[in-house]
Amino acid sequence: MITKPKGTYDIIDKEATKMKIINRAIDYFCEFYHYEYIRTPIFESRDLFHRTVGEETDIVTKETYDFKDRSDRELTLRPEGTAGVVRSFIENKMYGTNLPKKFYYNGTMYRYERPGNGRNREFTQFGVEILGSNDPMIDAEIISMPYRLLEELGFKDLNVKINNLGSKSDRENYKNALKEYLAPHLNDLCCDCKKRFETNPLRILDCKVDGESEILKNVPSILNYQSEESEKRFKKVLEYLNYLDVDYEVDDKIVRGLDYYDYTVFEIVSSKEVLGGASTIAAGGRYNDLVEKLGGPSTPCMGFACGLERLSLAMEEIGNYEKPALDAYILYVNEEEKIKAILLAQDLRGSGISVDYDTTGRSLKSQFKEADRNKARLLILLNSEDLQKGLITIKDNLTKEETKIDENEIIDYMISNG
RNA sequence: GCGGAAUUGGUGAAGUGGUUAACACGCCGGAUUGUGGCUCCGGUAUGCAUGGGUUCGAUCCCCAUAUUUCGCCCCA
Repeated sequence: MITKPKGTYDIIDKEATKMKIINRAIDYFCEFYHYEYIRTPIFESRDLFHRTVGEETDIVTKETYDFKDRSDRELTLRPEGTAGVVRSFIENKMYGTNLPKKFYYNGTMYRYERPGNGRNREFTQFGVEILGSNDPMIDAEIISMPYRLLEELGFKDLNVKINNLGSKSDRENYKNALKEYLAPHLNDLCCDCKKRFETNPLRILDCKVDGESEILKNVPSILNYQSEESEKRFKKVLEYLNYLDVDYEVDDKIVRGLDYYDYTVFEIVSSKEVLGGASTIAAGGRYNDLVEKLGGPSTPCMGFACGLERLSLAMEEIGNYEKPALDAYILYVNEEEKIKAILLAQDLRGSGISVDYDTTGRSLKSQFKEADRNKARLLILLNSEDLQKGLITIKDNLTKEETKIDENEIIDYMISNG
């Protein structure tokens, strides 16, 4: 038997229903927030991700799906959504249009990592990118939007953690201060942190091993190394979040894994038990230097991404997601009735009425059962004798009342009783 | 990438080194010869993840592989 590749999964049954609900909520929300839908390629040139996500990051060094096509082009399956949107922004010269551009995407991402609960190699992210505005209001909106969307989907235990990474030079100042502080304690840190000390000292902040140690508890805060301008900006973001009634918590240990972030970064976490170690449902931040780094004009941007599988997983505890009910189920026994059934079904479906019928030769009794399983509101009973007279029996599956009506009036009847 | 655990029909699962692999749900059929959802009766895994090995004999023991899962790492 051929099985699915490791880390992939099929979206079926209840899962499919939930995904449909989630996707509809996303489209609905984004429409009202006035975000444009954008779809970029699932694979891009390898360089794009290496330059955007960061040459030193784990995502790029050990998690990308890299391959060569038949013409030896170096390609990579996208591990995240921002790079493609930024590339498209520059390539299509959208910086020449009315800014800001507000985009949302929703698609599969690929990371070669150890699969587990809420972690897959092929997974789905929905995200928003706003390109061309440095207004702190954008930061607040990028945080409040997923927050409200998640609330709408039933989450009541959300926690927003927010931090300010500041400008490049702010971060350089902080990095130096951090290294200065950590240097005498270097031997007390875990192996990974010793490596990070040189490669990416900021990441030491959210290390799980050393996180609880005294050394890290007294570490200097990045918030104390911000320029006046950066600090002012961050205060403004928080102020707007207050107005928007978003429940947040400033956490100076939040550092994101992608290199392109600066200024505001945030994570939205849920404490749902089913999530286990995958409690971060949405996360994002500002990336004011990325467009320029990729060859476009300097353009301040902000975005977030939200993992749909994790969202779906957490929704398990929130509500009951059943297949939508069927408007009508047609029951028939012989060939003459069957032909009538398929014609009738076609007409009703064309009139916006959801209809189904048996195609496995089930007994009449089983057809009744099948109708119940599908939660059909109306049963259409085809009977050769009645058909000769142009009549069709309709039975209300709730009241059990039966009505015989003229077959020409059935669509009107269904519409007025549906 | 490292360490632990798991893997029995459509589903939830019992079980044992030795003839026909419990039970429940579901599904199909019948009682009810074209009006059901209750009840009763019957059917429903030639197979216990895959490949090797040990054995007279393995679903059960051993090894490998795959997948899932938990923790680490990382992240959505």
